[in-house]
Amino acid sequence: MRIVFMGTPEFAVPPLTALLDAGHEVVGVFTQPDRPAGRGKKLTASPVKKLAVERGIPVFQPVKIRRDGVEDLRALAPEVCVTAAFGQILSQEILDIPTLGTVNVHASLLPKHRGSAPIAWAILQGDRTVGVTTMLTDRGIDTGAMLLKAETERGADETCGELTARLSVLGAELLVKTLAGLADGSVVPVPQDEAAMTYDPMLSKEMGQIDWSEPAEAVACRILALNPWPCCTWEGIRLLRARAAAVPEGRRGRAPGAVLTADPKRGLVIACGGDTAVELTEIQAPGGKPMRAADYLRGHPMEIAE
RNA sequence: CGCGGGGUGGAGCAGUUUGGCAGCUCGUCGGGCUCAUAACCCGGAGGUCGUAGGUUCGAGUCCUACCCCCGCAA
Repeated sequence: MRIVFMGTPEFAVPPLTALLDAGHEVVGVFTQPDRPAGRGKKLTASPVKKLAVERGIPVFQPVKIRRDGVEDLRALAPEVCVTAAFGQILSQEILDIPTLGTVNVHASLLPKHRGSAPIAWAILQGDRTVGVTTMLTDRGIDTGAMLLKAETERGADETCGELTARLSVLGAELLVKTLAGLADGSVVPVPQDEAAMTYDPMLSKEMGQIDWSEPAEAVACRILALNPWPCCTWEGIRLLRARAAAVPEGRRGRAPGAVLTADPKRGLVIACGGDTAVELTEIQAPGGKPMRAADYLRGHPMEIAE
């Protein structure tokens, strides 16, 4: 099919790659403008742009596609537009251009977790089964009719970043199946059940504030969900990975937030609500690389609560 | 030239202010103790202190340049 792809971050790279590998004719790529990023604040191209340039596909980077990208898109005359974490809202005028419609790859099992951070929210809320959905884009945010879904079990201590990478690949496979199904009529749009829908807001730094009086399971999910961004912090340390753990022998009844054990052998275990405990397994000290908590403790002895 | 933190045996760190024997917590190897252990005791191996140059009787430490890693900005 003659396709125009719209996407920006790493999540969108496998889907675009899959389209190309499947032999589709990707005639243009829309992605967010280069932005100052990283150390030195150098102007940096999005992962999708890098891939497009590498494959020799024309790249378009309108600041606002519905204002200054319409004519470029119309000129490309796509049969289908495919979006994956593009980061811009499409207007009806844009949606009317591709003759067969616009297909979006959304990283949740719709109608749950509409919004821009579905994976983080799924982890945050402790969903055990997660997945991706392909859908026809309409005027609302992630409200269009669903096409296909793929599910997977969330790893017990899988971070949002890791899960995103997995779902991205899953979504890429699903996208190719979806387009094939649309072409031969085997895939039909199914409206979302509005009564079951949830819409999740963007992530914010404030969400990194841990409430230790929550159950260990919830604390661990928060830490996993917010990695790699914005991350939970504690005593100035970024918390990268954690899991609910047994309260160490003889250490019951401590106040939430109390350090129960802190040595390389037994790990860094913190008291949570309801006399549960969470083990912080991977952390990152200021200025340092991510490391296992046990390694950190070798060089940074920590007082434990009495 | 956007701002800041860092690079020291295999891991994580101290030591740099004020130049003077390479240190700590572990790991590892060998031996011992114990019914047993994430326990304890004894002994050993292992380091171009990011790179290059400079100052000095002497540089991990002071000076100059460069390389690499990390955070801030979403």
